[in-house]
Amino acid sequence: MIECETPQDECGVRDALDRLGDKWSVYVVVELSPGTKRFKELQRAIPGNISQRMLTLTVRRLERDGLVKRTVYPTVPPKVEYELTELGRSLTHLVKALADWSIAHRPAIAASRAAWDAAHADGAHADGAHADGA
Amino acid sequence: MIECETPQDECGVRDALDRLGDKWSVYVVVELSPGTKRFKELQRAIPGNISQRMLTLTVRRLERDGLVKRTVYPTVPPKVEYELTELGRSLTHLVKALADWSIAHRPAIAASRAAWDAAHADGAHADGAHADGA
DNA sequence: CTGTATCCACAATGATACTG
DNA sequence: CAGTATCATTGTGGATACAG
Repeated sequence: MIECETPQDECGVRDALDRLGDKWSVYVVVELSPGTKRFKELQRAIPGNISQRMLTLTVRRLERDGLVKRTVYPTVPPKVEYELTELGRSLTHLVKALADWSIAHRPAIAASRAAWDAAHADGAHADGAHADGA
Repeated sequence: MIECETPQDECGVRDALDRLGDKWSVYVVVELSPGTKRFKELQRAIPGNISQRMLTLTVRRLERDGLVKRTVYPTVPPKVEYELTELGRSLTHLVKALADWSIAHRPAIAASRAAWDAAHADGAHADGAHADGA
């Protein structure tokens, strides 16, 4: 059961979601969980072709929040390494739980979607009515 | 440590995030976790003044995914009740874990942000985070 | 009361070019 | 290689009017 002592303050759930709800933050955490990676490595590792701009923004935000540590080697050419902090690693646990849930229930969700789409096919005015790809 | 067997397929984390990453889905799950609620009740219960449009869209998506059950009473005036399904309740645990993490580490994150902002306010960066320049 | 359809504002993302 | 700046595009959310 979820308790909200301060509904006006959005009870803390929003906090975590805002931090992970963007398109790439989770992937950065995931790809950094095995260990340190350089900027370019991170970019290549993340699925979906993240742009330099978005990787920079995402990684900066995570650094600001203390989830990621950024180490600059003032060499030529430049070399920057990223790694999870303690805080970041504590999140990894949670992200994994989320992934596990998603994987475990994906079939059920796919079935539900298919059923919903079938039941609403006659009206045909709902939003994204597409079959899943799982 | 998070394993991704199919990096190209976005390894399942994206799935869960896409489902909860929008602005309101989590709140619907939270407010429904104590029990059944009507449309208007849900709208009033959710912090942040969700519009009819967004509540409808959010609730429809959750229904399609099988997280929420929608019951229509063909009366006048209409009455529609929403409740979590088994699947939805299984998510509740996860959402709570997320909230707990957020609450537990909020001070640390706030401190990190303050430090980051201070270090980047004037353009100067007295970061001790660097290695040798070899 | 519940829900749909339109129009509009803004934030997030992506593509590209340029700099150190 | 790493990062910034700019511009175009998209998606998401909000306000409102209308319908069952």
